[in-house]
Amino acid sequence: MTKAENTTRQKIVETARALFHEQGYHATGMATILRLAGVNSGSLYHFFPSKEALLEAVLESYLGGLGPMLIDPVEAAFGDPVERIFGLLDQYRQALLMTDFSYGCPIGNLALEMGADDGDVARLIADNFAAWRDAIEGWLSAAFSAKDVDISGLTALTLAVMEGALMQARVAKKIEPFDEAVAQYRKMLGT
Amino acid sequence: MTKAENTTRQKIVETARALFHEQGYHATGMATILRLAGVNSGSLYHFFPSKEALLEAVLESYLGGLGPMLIDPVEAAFGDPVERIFGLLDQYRQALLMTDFSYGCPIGNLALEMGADDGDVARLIADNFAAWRDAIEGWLSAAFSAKDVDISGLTALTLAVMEGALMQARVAKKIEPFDEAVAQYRKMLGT
DNA sequence: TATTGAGTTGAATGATCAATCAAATTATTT
DNA sequence: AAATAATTTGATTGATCATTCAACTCAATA
Repeated sequence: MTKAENTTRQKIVETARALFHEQGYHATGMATILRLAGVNSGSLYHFFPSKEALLEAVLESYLGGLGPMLIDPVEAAFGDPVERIFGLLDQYRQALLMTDFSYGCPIGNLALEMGADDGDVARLIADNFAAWRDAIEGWLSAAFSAKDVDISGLTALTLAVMEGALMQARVAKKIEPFDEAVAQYRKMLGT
Repeated sequence: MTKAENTTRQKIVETARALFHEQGYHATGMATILRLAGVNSGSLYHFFPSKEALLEAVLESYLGGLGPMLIDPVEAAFGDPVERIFGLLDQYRQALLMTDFSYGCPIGNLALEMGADDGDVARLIADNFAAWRDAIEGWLSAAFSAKDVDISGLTALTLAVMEGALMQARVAKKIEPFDEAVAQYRKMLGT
């Protein structure tokens, strides 16, 4: 499935993904998506019945891109599972610095903005989180399965550090909270 | 300052606070605020020049309420500084369970939804986070200042666990990720 | 080449958005 | 009681919202 996608559809999803990430879902108007994608409204609604359906496509593209875009590169760069976790954290760190602290986790942003939601969107956000969980849990298992460690709990804590550290740095517009939280997390893993 | 506030103004701020929390800022229309507050638009705009100004008032009310509504009760209930932290976490836990996992941190929600923002709103969100930081840092200092601990880093990690654990439980619609993350955090504090 | 259907055009729709304002009312001060 | 100020009324505004649709183009197939 999802082989050699239509180019107009792709353009729409990628434009929407960028705008939803930068501005949020509600703050992004269809007119802006259409203008930046260089597409007419009829074309968009030929592929997507609604704005919400477009958001669902964006969330599916995040889900599909998680492996090839994030997990795989990190696994290629680092052999040690623990280093892989910090490699992922460093990706966030770089994104924060490069965007002057405007970068946020796309899934985390949508999760909190769409918190009220209860339909396909909520399910897709949960699916995305679950995929992240699985990747991190796999690494932690590889590193600590022999020892007496609660892998599931450590995974939850790891995700919490990622999202929470990112949020703090973004709000404070400085990298220190992120670095400090990660340093503490690293120390904890060491013991 | 802020002595014996006008009742109409209060009603508006409290209604807006509830709606912004439940639905988010952009998803909440002024018409809904007006209807639920039982107030006419002219009255609202007599007190607040814009929707954004109303959000600023809401954020100021969060800032003012942090001590009396959250910190003080927890400090009254628990003497031990570490227990106070877990008392605060338990407040979140109860809120999650009572709302069927729809409860989110009001400040965290707004922080991620308004991430693009760069004006007074962003400053007020940062002020709120700073106030939370100060409270937690005070407790951690009382507990660990003697020992060789990075209090600032531990504070950042604590906040990250709060926000990150809440986010995960909300998305997964189950308490386990929250409990697991907190359990790991507790174990870490013990060592 | 005729037919079919996927894709595109872009103006138009009604709903909802935040915000306005002159007039009326109520509260405060003189 | 008169004058002034603060607050409230609520219809109305223009902008923007997501969405629709009939007409059109173009590529694939028969």
